[in-house]
Amino acid sequence: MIILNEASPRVVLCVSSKEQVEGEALAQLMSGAGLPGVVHAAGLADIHPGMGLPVGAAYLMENMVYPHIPGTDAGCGVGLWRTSLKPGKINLDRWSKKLNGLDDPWDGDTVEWLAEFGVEASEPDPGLGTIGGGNHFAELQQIDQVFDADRVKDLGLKKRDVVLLVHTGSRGLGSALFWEYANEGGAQGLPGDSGQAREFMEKHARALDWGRANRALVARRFLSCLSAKESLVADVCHNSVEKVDLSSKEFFLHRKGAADATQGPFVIPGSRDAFSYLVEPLGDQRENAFSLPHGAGRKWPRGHCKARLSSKYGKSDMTHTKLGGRVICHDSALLWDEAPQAYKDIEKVMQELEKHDMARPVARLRPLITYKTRTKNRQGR
DNA sequence: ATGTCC
Repeated sequence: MIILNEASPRVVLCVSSKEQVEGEALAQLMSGAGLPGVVHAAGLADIHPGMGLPVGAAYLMENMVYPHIPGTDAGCGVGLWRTSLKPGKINLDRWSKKLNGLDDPWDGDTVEWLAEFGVEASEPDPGLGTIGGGNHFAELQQIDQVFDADRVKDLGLKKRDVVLLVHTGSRGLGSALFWEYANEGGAQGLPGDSGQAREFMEKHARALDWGRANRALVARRFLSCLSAKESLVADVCHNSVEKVDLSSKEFFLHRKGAADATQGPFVIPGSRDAFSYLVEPLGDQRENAFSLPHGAGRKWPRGHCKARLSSKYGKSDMTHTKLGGRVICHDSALLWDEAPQAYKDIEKVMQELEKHDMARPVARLRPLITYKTRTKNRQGR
């Protein structure tokens, strides 16, 4: 743990040495910490440069709400489901062929689905139940190693279970919310006691619920393709603004690529050619602003990846991983952009968490099939 | 990140 600023605001970096973090990410963290209202800023072990502000950071604010900190995908998060797929019947090629229609609008009743998650809607929503782009995915995994058998059992899991990890968010809804506030105070921030802030927080809460509903529907649709059933194990958001009470005072906790550490066990995904970890938060989580890393962290910016990799690797190297997994991504630009090589080492993130007693591993998850999209290339790349 | 830009 590195203290970058002792107080007013307190700024901490949850790593062992500053050299692990890009200068740009550090500068962005300090810039975020300089925003009016910040009392505490924390850079997490997966911190990396983002658009203006770093990804992998949390800010505790007094009487200020900043819509642009969670960004264009408020409600984004990672959910884990146990599946009814039998460990002894794993067949990656057969299962991969069956994963169809996931990029199309769902043919069920989205209004009814949203209502189950507390979201009122009047019209069918073609985006609900779709994964989206960027770093979003649905990944079939298998429990590969158990560190705490009792905890695994408590969570309803068995040691060789096939599980499904879903990383997506609020799609067009969160994007629209971001742009609604982008031009009117989004970056300058809204006074916490203003009507604007209250209105934003209400719409934001809807985006969080929508994101949760979306991950659940992606899980349902994915497993329907495989004639399997699911049950929720954990679902934790990493882009959000949360109203919190601390020593009988109210604050707004902003998270950008920072998992909520107060919701119990959750999964920190590695890259698609690395393990993911089911972890349990430890201690009071105060120094790290009640937040934990949401992944391994990007190493290379999007758009730089193809040039760095395509001379060394072919497309089949990108779709068949060293860990033996399959990757379904018919969008060529996305296939390169989200290459495992573009990400840092999840093992280092785990080492930092254990070293600082922030979280402990409960189980290690091995990727089997990473589903991104069956839609062909985006334009302009 | 984005029913994104034709």
